[in-house]
Amino acid sequence: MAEVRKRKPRADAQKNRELLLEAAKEILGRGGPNASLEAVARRAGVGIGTLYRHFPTREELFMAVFSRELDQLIVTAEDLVERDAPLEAIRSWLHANVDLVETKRGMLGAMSLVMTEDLKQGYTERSSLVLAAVDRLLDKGRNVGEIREGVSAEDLMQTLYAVCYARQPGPDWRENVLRILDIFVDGLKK
Amino acid sequence: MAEVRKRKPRADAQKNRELLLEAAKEILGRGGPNASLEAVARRAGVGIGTLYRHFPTREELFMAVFSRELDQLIVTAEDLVERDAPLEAIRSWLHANVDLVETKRGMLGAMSLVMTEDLKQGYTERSSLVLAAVDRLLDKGRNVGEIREGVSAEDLMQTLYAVCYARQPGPDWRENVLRILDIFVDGLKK
DNA sequence: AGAATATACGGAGGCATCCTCCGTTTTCAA
DNA sequence: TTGAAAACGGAGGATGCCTCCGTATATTCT
Repeated sequence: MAEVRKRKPRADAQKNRELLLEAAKEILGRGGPNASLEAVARRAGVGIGTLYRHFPTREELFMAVFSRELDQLIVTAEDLVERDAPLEAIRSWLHANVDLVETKRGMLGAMSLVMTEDLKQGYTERSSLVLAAVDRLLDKGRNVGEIREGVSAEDLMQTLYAVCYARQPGPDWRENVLRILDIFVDGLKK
Repeated sequence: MAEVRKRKPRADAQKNRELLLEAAKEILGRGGPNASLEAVARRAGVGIGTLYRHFPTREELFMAVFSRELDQLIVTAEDLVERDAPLEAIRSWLHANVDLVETKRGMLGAMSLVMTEDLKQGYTERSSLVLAAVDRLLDKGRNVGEIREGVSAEDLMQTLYAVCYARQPGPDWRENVLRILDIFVDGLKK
Protein backbone atom coordinates (compact mmCIF):
# COMPACT_ATOMS: atom_id res chain seq x y z
CA MET A 1 0.00 0.00 0.00
CA ALA A 2 1.42 3.36 -0.92
CA GLU A 3 1.05 5.89 1.83
CA VAL A 4 -0.61 8.93 0.33
CA ARG A 5 0.77 11.86 2.23
CA LYS A 6 0.39 14.97 0.13
CA ARG A 7 1.06 18.59 0.43
CA LYS A 8 -1.75 20.98 -0.05
CA PRO A 9 -1.85 21.98 -3.74
CA ARG A 10 -0.08 25.26 -4.24
CA ALA A 11 -2.21 28.34 -4.45
CA ASP A 12 -0.54 29.80 -7.51
CA ALA A 13 -0.93 26.54 -9.37
CA GLN A 14 -4.62 26.46 -8.68
CA LYS A 15 -5.05 30.06 -9.70
CA ASN A 16 -3.18 29.55 -12.93
CA ARG A 17 -5.18 26.47 -13.73
CA GLU A 18 -8.28 28.54 -13.31
CA LEU A 19 -6.93 31.32 -15.50
CA LEU A 20 -6.05 28.83 -18.18
CA LEU A 21 -9.47 27.24 -18.20
CA GLU A 22 -11.07 30.64 -18.46
CA ALA A 23 -8.81 31.64 -21.32
CA ALA A 24 -9.27 28.33 -23.08
CA LYS A 25 -13.02 28.57 -22.93
CA GLU A 26 -12.77 31.89 -24.69
CA ILE A 27 -10.08 31.12 -27.24
CA LEU A 28 -11.16 27.60 -28.10
CA GLY A 29 -14.77 28.63 -28.21
CA ARG A 30 -13.99 31.19 -30.86
CA GLY A 31 -11.12 29.58 -32.69
CA GLY A 32 -12.24 25.99 -32.78
CA PRO A 33 -10.16 22.87 -32.36
CA ASN A 34 -7.06 24.27 -34.00
CA ALA A 35 -6.84 27.49 -32.04
CA SER A 36 -3.38 28.38 -30.86
CA LEU A 37 -2.50 27.11 -27.42
CA GLU A 38 0.09 29.84 -27.16
CA ALA A 39 -2.74 32.30 -27.57
CA VAL A 40 -4.48 30.62 -24.69
CA ALA A 41 -1.40 30.96 -22.51
CA ARG A 42 -0.98 34.58 -23.56
CA ARG A 43 -4.54 35.39 -22.73
CA ALA A 44 -4.27 33.66 -19.38
CA GLY A 45 -1.15 35.67 -18.72
CA VAL A 46 1.02 32.65 -18.02
CA GLY A 47 3.94 31.04 -19.82
CA ILE A 48 3.39 28.38 -22.40
CA GLY A 49 5.26 25.97 -20.19
CA THR A 50 2.68 26.43 -17.48
CA LEU A 51 -0.07 25.58 -19.87
CA TYR A 52 1.62 22.38 -20.90
CA ARG A 53 2.33 21.39 -17.32
CA HIS A 54 -1.31 21.66 -16.39
CA PHE A 55 -2.63 20.20 -19.61
CA PRO A 56 0.00 18.09 -21.32
CA THR A 57 -2.09 17.65 -24.44
CA ARG A 58 -4.52 19.78 -26.34
CA GLU A 59 -7.10 17.13 -25.67
CA GLU A 60 -6.80 17.30 -21.92
CA LEU A 61 -7.31 21.03 -21.99
CA PHE A 62 -10.40 20.62 -24.11
CA MET A 63 -11.75 17.99 -21.83
CA ALA A 64 -11.20 20.12 -18.77
CA VAL A 65 -13.11 22.99 -20.29
CA PHE A 66 -15.83 20.76 -21.52
CA SER A 67 -16.36 18.99 -18.25
CA ARG A 68 -17.87 22.14 -16.83
CA GLU A 69 -20.49 22.22 -19.51
CA LEU A 70 -21.35 18.66 -18.64
CA ASP A 71 -22.28 19.66 -15.11
CA GLN A 72 -24.88 21.95 -16.54
CA LEU A 73 -26.43 19.20 -18.59
CA ILE A 74 -26.68 16.82 -15.69
CA VAL A 75 -28.79 19.25 -13.75
CA THR A 76 -31.08 19.79 -16.69
CA ALA A 77 -31.60 16.08 -17.19
CA GLU A 78 -32.26 15.64 -13.51
CA ASP A 79 -35.02 18.21 -13.67
CA LEU A 80 -36.66 16.84 -16.77
CA VAL A 81 -36.82 13.24 -15.69
CA GLU A 82 -39.28 14.03 -12.93
CA ARG A 83 -41.15 16.71 -14.73
CA ASP A 84 -42.08 15.45 -18.19
CA ALA A 85 -43.22 12.32 -20.00
CA PRO A 86 -40.22 10.23 -21.08
CA LEU A 87 -40.16 10.90 -24.78
CA GLU A 88 -40.86 14.56 -24.26
CA ALA A 89 -38.21 14.77 -21.57
CA ILE A 90 -35.67 13.36 -23.98
CA ARG A 91 -36.78 15.75 -26.64
CA SER A 92 -36.49 18.68 -24.30
CA TRP A 93 -33.11 17.62 -23.07
CA LEU A 94 -31.80 17.36 -26.60
CA HIS A 95 -33.19 20.79 -27.30
CA ALA A 96 -31.49 22.17 -24.23
CA ASN A 97 -28.26 20.77 -25.53
CA VAL A 98 -28.77 22.42 -28.84
CA ASP A 99 -29.22 25.75 -27.14
CA LEU A 100 -26.02 25.30 -25.23
CA VAL A 101 -24.16 24.18 -28.29
CA GLU A 102 -25.37 27.08 -30.36
CA THR A 103 -23.16 29.42 -28.41
CA LYS A 104 -20.20 27.06 -28.29
CA ARG A 105 -19.89 25.74 -31.74
CA GLY A 106 -16.11 25.97 -31.67
CA MET A 107 -15.89 23.94 -28.53
CA LEU A 108 -18.15 21.32 -29.95
CA GLY A 109 -16.00 20.94 -33.00
CA ALA A 110 -13.06 20.52 -30.72
CA MET A 111 -14.82 17.84 -28.75
CA SER A 112 -15.74 15.77 -31.75
CA LEU A 113 -12.12 15.59 -32.72
CA VAL A 114 -11.02 14.82 -29.28
CA MET A 115 -13.36 12.24 -27.87
CA THR A 116 -10.96 9.34 -27.98
CA GLU A 117 -11.69 6.26 -25.98
CA ASP A 118 -8.72 7.02 -23.79
CA LEU A 119 -9.93 10.44 -22.84
CA LYS A 120 -13.42 9.27 -22.16
CA GLN A 121 -11.85 6.77 -19.82
CA GLY A 122 -10.13 9.56 -17.96
CA TYR A 123 -13.35 11.42 -17.59
CA THR A 124 -15.52 8.58 -16.59
CA GLU A 125 -16.61 10.15 -13.35
CA ARG A 126 -18.20 13.21 -14.82
CA SER A 127 -19.38 11.93 -18.13
CA SER A 128 -20.81 8.86 -16.52
CA LEU A 129 -22.95 11.19 -14.46
CA VAL A 130 -24.33 12.66 -17.64
CA LEU A 131 -24.83 9.24 -19.09
CA ALA A 132 -26.50 8.08 -15.92
CA ALA A 133 -28.85 11.03 -16.06
CA VAL A 134 -29.69 10.31 -19.67
CA ASP A 135 -30.10 6.68 -18.87
CA ARG A 136 -32.68 7.55 -16.27
CA LEU A 137 -34.56 9.40 -18.98
CA LEU A 138 -34.41 6.38 -21.22
CA ASP A 139 -35.21 3.90 -18.49
CA LYS A 140 -38.36 5.67 -17.53
CA GLY A 141 -39.44 5.52 -21.14
CA ARG A 142 -38.57 1.88 -21.48
CA ASN A 143 -40.43 0.95 -18.33
CA VAL A 144 -43.53 2.73 -19.48
CA GLY A 145 -43.16 0.95 -22.80
CA GLU A 146 -42.85 4.19 -24.65
CA ILE A 147 -39.32 3.69 -25.89
CA ARG A 148 -37.76 0.80 -27.76
CA GLU A 149 -35.08 -1.41 -26.28
CA GLY A 150 -31.48 -1.42 -27.42
CA VAL A 151 -30.73 2.28 -27.37
CA SER A 152 -28.08 3.38 -24.93
CA ALA A 153 -27.46 6.74 -23.38
CA GLU A 154 -24.23 6.85 -25.34
CA ASP A 155 -26.16 6.39 -28.54
CA LEU A 156 -28.24 9.38 -27.68
CA MET A 157 -25.35 11.60 -26.71
CA GLN A 158 -23.23 10.83 -29.68
CA THR A 159 -26.07 11.27 -32.09
CA LEU A 160 -26.85 14.60 -30.55
CA TYR A 161 -23.34 15.89 -30.93
CA ALA A 162 -22.97 14.40 -34.33
CA VAL A 163 -26.01 16.20 -35.66
CA CYS A 164 -25.11 19.49 -34.04
CA TYR A 165 -21.62 19.34 -35.33
CA ALA A 166 -22.27 18.28 -38.88
CA ARG A 167 -24.85 20.93 -39.61
CA GLN A 168 -23.50 24.05 -41.17
CA PRO A 169 -23.65 27.15 -39.05
CA GLY A 170 -26.13 29.58 -40.49
CA PRO A 171 -29.45 31.22 -39.95
CA ASP A 172 -31.35 27.95 -40.13
CA TRP A 173 -28.95 25.93 -38.08
CA ARG A 174 -31.05 25.67 -34.98
CA GLU A 175 -34.22 24.88 -36.84
CA ASN A 176 -32.59 22.18 -38.91
CA VAL A 177 -30.83 20.53 -36.03
CA LEU A 178 -34.00 20.39 -34.01
CA ARG A 179 -35.89 18.90 -36.89
CA ILE A 180 -33.36 16.12 -37.35
CA LEU A 181 -33.28 15.36 -33.68
CA ASP A 182 -37.03 15.19 -33.53
CA ILE A 183 -37.01 12.61 -36.26
CA PHE A 184 -34.53 10.63 -34.26
CA VAL A 185 -36.66 10.88 -31.16
CA ASP A 186 -39.66 9.69 -33.13
CA GLY A 187 -37.58 6.73 -34.17
CA LEU A 188 -37.12 5.90 -30.50
CA LYS A 189 -40.81 5.20 -30.08
CA LYS A 190 -41.75 1.65 -29.44
CA MET B 1 -17.47 39.33 -74.45
CA ALA B 2 -14.18 37.69 -73.62
CA GLU B 3 -12.86 35.47 -76.36
CA VAL B 4 -12.09 32.10 -74.82
CA ARG B 5 -9.15 30.77 -76.75
CA LYS B 6 -7.30 28.28 -74.63
CA ARG B 7 -4.32 26.10 -75.01
CA LYS B 8 -4.59 22.44 -74.29
CA PRO B 9 -3.78 21.80 -70.60
CA ARG B 10 -0.19 20.75 -70.15
CA ALA B 11 0.50 17.06 -69.75
CA ASP B 12 2.86 17.39 -66.81
CA ALA B 13 0.34 19.50 -64.94
CA GLN B 14 -2.32 16.90 -65.36
CA LYS B 15 -0.03 14.13 -64.29
CA ASN B 16 1.04 16.01 -61.19
CA ARG B 17 -2.52 16.76 -60.30
CA GLU B 18 -3.21 13.07 -60.49
CA LEU B 19 -0.20 12.23 -58.34
CA LEU B 20 -1.28 14.76 -55.78
CA LEU B 21 -4.80 13.41 -55.57
CA GLU B 22 -3.46 9.93 -55.14
CA ALA B 23 -1.07 11.01 -52.40
CA ALA B 24 -3.72 13.11 -50.68
CA LYS B 25 -6.14 10.22 -50.60
CA GLU B 26 -3.53 8.21 -48.78
CA ILE B 27 -2.12 10.83 -46.42
CA LEU B 28 -5.36 12.54 -45.55
CA GLY B 29 -7.10 9.23 -45.18
CA ARG B 30 -4.64 8.17 -42.53
CA GLY B 31 -3.77 11.47 -40.91
CA GLY B 32 -7.11 13.17 -40.83
CA PRO B 33 -7.93 16.80 -41.42
CA ASN B 34 -4.71 18.15 -39.96
CA ALA B 35 -2.32 15.95 -41.87
CA SER B 36 0.68 17.74 -43.27
CA LEU B 37 0.28 19.03 -46.80
CA GLU B 38 4.02 18.98 -47.18
CA ALA B 39 3.83 15.27 -46.53
CA VAL B 40 1.31 15.02 -49.34
CA ALA B 41 3.63 16.85 -51.70
CA ARG B 42 6.55 14.70 -50.62
CA ARG B 43 4.63 11.53 -51.20
CA ALA B 44 3.48 12.74 -54.58
CA GLY B 45 7.08 13.54 -55.43
CA VAL B 46 6.37 17.15 -56.30
CA GLY B 47 7.30 20.46 -54.72
CA ILE B 48 5.09 22.07 -52.16
CA GLY B 49 4.58 24.95 -54.55
CA THR B 50 3.06 22.62 -57.07
CA LEU B 51 0.60 21.38 -54.52
CA TYR B 52 -0.49 24.89 -53.68
CA ARG B 53 -0.81 25.87 -57.31
CA HIS B 54 -3.18 23.03 -58.00
CA PHE B 55 -5.04 23.30 -54.72
CA PRO B 56 -4.68 26.76 -53.21
CA THR B 57 -6.35 25.74 -49.98
CA ARG B 58 -6.46 22.63 -47.91
CA GLU B 59 -10.17 22.59 -48.42
CA GLU B 60 -9.97 22.48 -52.18
CA LEU B 61 -7.65 19.53 -52.02
CA PHE B 62 -10.01 17.70 -49.71
CA MET B 63 -12.93 18.42 -51.93
CA ALA B 64 -11.12 17.19 -55.00
CA VAL B 65 -10.32 13.91 -53.32
CA PHE B 66 -13.77 13.56 -51.94
CA SER B 67 -15.56 14.25 -55.18
CA ARG B 68 -14.37 10.92 -56.49
CA GLU B 69 -16.01 9.12 -53.66
CA LEU B 70 -19.21 10.90 -54.46
CA ASP B 71 -19.27 9.41 -57.93
CA GLN B 72 -19.30 6.00 -56.37
CA LEU B 73 -22.28 6.82 -54.22
CA ILE B 74 -24.33 8.18 -57.07
CA VAL B 75 -24.08 4.91 -58.92
CA THR B 76 -25.12 2.97 -55.87
CA ALA B 77 -28.17 5.13 -55.28
CA GLU B 78 -29.11 4.82 -58.92
CA ASP B 79 -29.10 1.07 -58.65
CA LEU B 80 -31.06 0.90 -55.45
CA VAL B 81 -33.85 3.21 -56.44
CA GLU B 82 -35.10 0.79 -59.04
CA ARG B 83 -34.34 -2.36 -57.21
CA ASP B 84 -35.71 -2.07 -53.69
CA ALA B 85 -38.67 -0.71 -51.76
CA PRO B 86 -38.11 2.94 -50.82
CA LEU B 87 -37.39 2.65 -47.13
CA GLU B 88 -35.22 -0.39 -47.67
CA ALA B 89 -33.41 1.32 -50.51
CA ILE B 90 -32.58 4.20 -48.23
CA ARG B 91 -31.46 1.86 -45.53
CA SER B 92 -29.25 -0.02 -47.96
CA TRP B 93 -27.79 3.14 -49.36
CA LEU B 94 -26.89 4.38 -45.91
CA HIS B 95 -25.31 1.04 -45.18
CA ALA B 96 -23.29 1.25 -48.38
CA ASN B 97 -22.05 4.61 -47.24
CA VAL B 98 -21.01 3.20 -43.93
CA ASP B 99 -18.98 0.54 -45.65
CA LEU B 100 -17.22 3.13 -47.73
CA VAL B 101 -16.60 5.33 -44.77
CA GLU B 102 -15.22 2.54 -42.69
CA THR B 103 -12.09 2.52 -44.79
CA LYS B 104 -11.82 6.28 -45.04
CA ARG B 105 -12.43 7.52 -41.58
CA GLY B 106 -9.73 10.15 -41.82
CA MET B 107 -11.17 11.61 -44.97
CA LEU B 108 -14.55 11.77 -43.39
CA GLY B 109 -13.22 13.74 -40.49
CA ALA B 110 -11.63 16.10 -42.92
CA MET B 111 -14.85 16.56 -44.78
CA SER B 112 -16.85 17.42 -41.74
CA LEU B 113 -14.47 20.22 -40.95
CA VAL B 114 -14.40 21.44 -44.44
CA MET B 115 -17.95 21.44 -45.69
CA THR B 116 -18.38 25.19 -45.66
CA GLU B 117 -21.22 26.73 -47.57
CA ASP B 118 -18.72 28.27 -49.96
CA LEU B 119 -17.16 25.00 -50.92
CA LYS B 120 -20.44 23.24 -51.33
CA GLN B 121 -21.32 26.03 -53.73
CA GLY B 122 -18.22 25.30 -55.75
CA TYR B 123 -19.08 21.66 -55.89
CA THR B 124 -22.69 21.98 -56.71
CA GLU B 125 -22.44 19.95 -59.90
CA ARG B 126 -21.23 16.77 -58.38
CA SER B 127 -22.76 16.91 -54.97
CA SER B 128 -26.09 17.91 -56.44
CA LEU B 129 -25.96 14.71 -58.40
CA VAL B 130 -25.67 12.78 -55.18
CA LEU B 131 -28.43 14.81 -53.64
CA ALA B 132 -30.58 14.27 -56.69
CA ALA B 133 -30.02 10.54 -56.47
CA VAL B 134 -30.94 10.55 -52.82
CA ASP B 135 -33.90 12.71 -53.53
CA ARG B 136 -35.17 10.15 -55.97
CA LEU B 137 -34.95 7.59 -53.22
CA LEU B 138 -36.95 9.82 -50.92
CA ASP B 139 -39.44 10.86 -53.54
CA LYS B 140 -40.33 7.33 -54.36
CA GLY B 141 -40.99 6.74 -50.68
CA ARG B 142 -43.06 9.87 -50.33
CA ASN B 143 -45.17 9.06 -53.34
CA VAL B 144 -45.93 5.63 -52.06
CA GLY B 145 -46.80 7.19 -48.71
CA GLU B 146 -44.12 5.27 -46.93
CA ILE B 147 -42.00 8.22 -45.90
CA ARG B 148 -42.95 11.38 -44.07
CA GLU B 149 -42.82 14.81 -45.66
CA GLY B 150 -40.31 17.47 -44.74
CA VAL B 151 -37.09 15.50 -44.90
CA SER B 152 -34.62 16.60 -47.51
CA ALA B 153 -31.82 14.71 -49.15
CA GLU B 154 -29.43 17.06 -47.40
CA ASP B 155 -30.92 16.06 -44.08
CA LEU B 156 -30.21 12.46 -44.86
CA MET B 157 -26.67 13.04 -46.05
CA GLN B 158 -25.62 15.20 -43.20
CA THR B 159 -27.11 12.91 -40.63
CA LEU B 160 -25.32 10.00 -42.20
CA TYR B 161 -21.96 11.68 -42.05
CA ALA B 162 -22.61 13.07 -38.64
CA VAL B 163 -23.31 9.69 -37.17
CA CYS B 164 -20.39 8.01 -38.89
CA TYR B 165 -18.03 10.70 -37.82
CA ALA B 166 -19.04 11.04 -34.22
CA ARG B 167 -18.85 7.37 -33.41
CA GLN B 168 -15.57 6.22 -31.98
CA PRO B 169 -13.54 3.92 -34.13
CA GLY B 170 -13.37 0.48 -32.59
CA PRO B 171 -14.50 -3.06 -32.99
CA ASP B 172 -18.16 -2.18 -32.62
CA TRP B 173 -18.10 0.89 -34.77
CA ARG B 174 -19.88 -0.54 -37.75
CA GLU B 175 -22.52 -2.26 -35.70
CA ASN B 176 -23.26 0.85 -33.69
CA VAL B 177 -23.42 3.19 -36.62
CA LEU B 178 -25.79 0.92 -38.48
CA ARG B 179 -28.00 0.63 -35.44
CA ILE B 180 -28.28 4.40 -35.07
CA LEU B 181 -28.97 4.89 -38.73
CA ASP B 182 -31.66 2.25 -38.66
CA ILE B 183 -33.37 4.12 -35.88
CA PHE B 184 -33.24 7.23 -37.97
CA VAL B 185 -34.68 5.41 -40.95
CA ASP B 186 -37.49 4.10 -38.78
CA GLY B 187 -38.16 7.69 -37.82
CA LEU B 188 -38.67 8.47 -41.46
CA LYS B 189 -41.70 6.22 -41.67
CA LYS B 190 -44.96 7.96 -42.19
C1' DA C 1 12.76 21.55 -86.72
C1' DG C 2 13.54 25.58 -84.00
C1' DA C 3 12.09 29.68 -81.74
C1' DA C 4 8.83 32.03 -78.92
C1' DT C 5 5.85 32.08 -75.19
C1' DA C 6 2.60 30.50 -72.12
C1' DT C 7 2.54 27.38 -68.40
C1' DA C 8 4.18 24.80 -64.70
C1' DC C 9 7.77 23.47 -61.50
C1' DG C 10 10.48 23.50 -57.08
C1' DG C 11 11.97 24.95 -52.92
C1' DA C 12 13.93 28.78 -50.19
C1' DG C 13 12.31 31.92 -46.82
C1' DG C 14 9.50 34.28 -43.35
C1' DC C 15 6.37 33.46 -40.02
C1' DA C 16 3.52 30.75 -36.65
C1' DT C 17 2.83 26.97 -33.72
C1' DC C 18 4.16 22.91 -31.28
C1' DC C 19 6.28 20.92 -27.32
C1' DT C 20 10.41 20.11 -24.31
C1' DC C 21 13.73 21.27 -21.18
C1' DC C 22 15.80 23.47 -17.47
C1' DG C 23 17.42 27.50 -14.73
C1' DT C 24 14.81 30.59 -11.68
C1' DT C 25 11.20 31.78 -8.54
C1' DT C 26 7.58 30.96 -5.24
C1' DT C 27 5.11 28.42 -1.84
C1' DC C 28 4.63 25.47 2.01
C1' DA C 29 5.72 23.31 6.20
C1' DA C 30 8.69 22.40 9.94
C1' DT D 1 13.37 31.43 9.02
C1' DT D 2 14.86 28.32 5.90
C1' DG D 3 15.29 24.52 2.72
C1' DA D 4 13.06 21.41 -0.22
C1' DA D 5 9.19 20.57 -3.20
C1' DA D 6 6.44 22.51 -6.58
C1' DA D 7 5.53 25.60 -10.09
C1' DC D 8 6.92 29.16 -13.26
C1' DG D 9 8.47 31.12 -17.77
C1' DG D 10 10.26 31.25 -22.06
C1' DA D 11 14.20 30.01 -25.14
C1' DG D 12 14.94 26.85 -28.73
C1' DG D 13 14.71 23.15 -32.15
C1' DA D 14 11.44 20.98 -35.07
C1' DT D 15 7.72 21.16 -38.13
C1' DG D 16 4.09 23.14 -40.89
C1' DC D 17 1.92 26.96 -43.54
C1' DC D 18 1.93 29.65 -47.61
C1' DT D 19 4.16 32.99 -50.95
C1' DC D 20 7.22 34.31 -54.31
C1' DC D 21 10.06 34.04 -58.14
C1' DG D 22 13.93 32.21 -60.87
C1' DT D 23 14.21 28.07 -63.66
C1' DA D 24 12.51 24.45 -66.61
C1' DT D 25 9.39 22.46 -69.97
C1' DA D 26 5.33 21.78 -72.94
C1' DT D 27 2.85 23.64 -76.69
C1' DT D 28 2.23 26.39 -80.62
C1' DC D 29 3.61 28.88 -84.56
C1' DT D 30 6.40 29.57 -88.57
